[in-house]
Amino acid sequence: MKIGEAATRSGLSVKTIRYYESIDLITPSERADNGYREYSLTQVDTLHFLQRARATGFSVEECRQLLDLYRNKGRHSAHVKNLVLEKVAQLDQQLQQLQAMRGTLVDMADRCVGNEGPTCAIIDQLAESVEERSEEASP
Amino acid sequence: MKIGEAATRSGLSVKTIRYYESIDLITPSERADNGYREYSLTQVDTLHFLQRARATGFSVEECRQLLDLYRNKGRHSAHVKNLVLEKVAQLDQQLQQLQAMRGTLVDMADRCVGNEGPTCAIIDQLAESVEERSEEASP
DNA sequence: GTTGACCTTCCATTAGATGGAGGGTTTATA
DNA sequence: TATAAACCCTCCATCTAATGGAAGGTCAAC
Repeated sequence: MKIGEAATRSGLSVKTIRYYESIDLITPSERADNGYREYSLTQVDTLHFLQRARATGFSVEECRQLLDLYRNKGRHSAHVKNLVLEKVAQLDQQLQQLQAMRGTLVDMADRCVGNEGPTCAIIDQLAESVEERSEEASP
Repeated sequence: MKIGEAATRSGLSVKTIRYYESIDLITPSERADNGYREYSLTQVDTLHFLQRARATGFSVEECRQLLDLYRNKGRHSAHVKNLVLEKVAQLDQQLQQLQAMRGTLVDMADRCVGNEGPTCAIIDQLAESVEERSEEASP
């Protein structure tokens, strides 16, 4: 099948498939006489694998590793599990940060009257003079 | 003061300050005779404002808006509050996605024996319907 | 025989910086 | 006074993960 159908089937965009080829994430596909890329069902499976892995939060470089493991029958499942658990730890950190951020914003909004006047606790909070920090970190 | 001190005081890096200038996020600073940038305390306050806003999760474009409001004494606090509440909604979405992702990964890890064998529920789950293709890319 | 839907390559752009090359200036110290 | 370290400058490249568009080739239908 041609790249358009491969895209539809895998859930990736045409552009993305070509991009993955350009960064050697996937092996270059066969070409028809007219220069069009040709994809087998197996290759579409690989594309779909990538789509799922990316959607699950793996970076392209992590996908490269997963793909190696995926193709490597001598893999150790412990290795794969490790990758996943590392990713979970990463996510936990990211979640914590986002939650802290959310807390800050909600506090800000709570303290802002939100009317037509210019007085705004949010601006004040973001502005917070440098003066008060100058004792900690002065030259 | 020179850019290095402004960086230390604002919490931004020297590179970042120059970058913010290059994208017209901040007005170009005064220059000394030798071409060095010179910063006033007020400018450092603005830099610090930016540092906090970025750290709070606002994009550079959002910072540009906040900065306009920050400098605009005729602002309506409702406008500012709106920006913040939009940001909270965005974060909520992002949090949901990350939590879903985390759930998927934890499920995967739970189902993987994680030993020295190649059988791996994670790979299977990502692959879904894949077979063969192992010879092609491996050396 | 010409639309329109595909396909191709190549180049530019996005966000938000960071790193480094290749140079000039200032300051502390030997 | 010489020089080395620590600054500063500009300009260019790189990162991630694509996406957009230009300019052009191909194919099937009407």
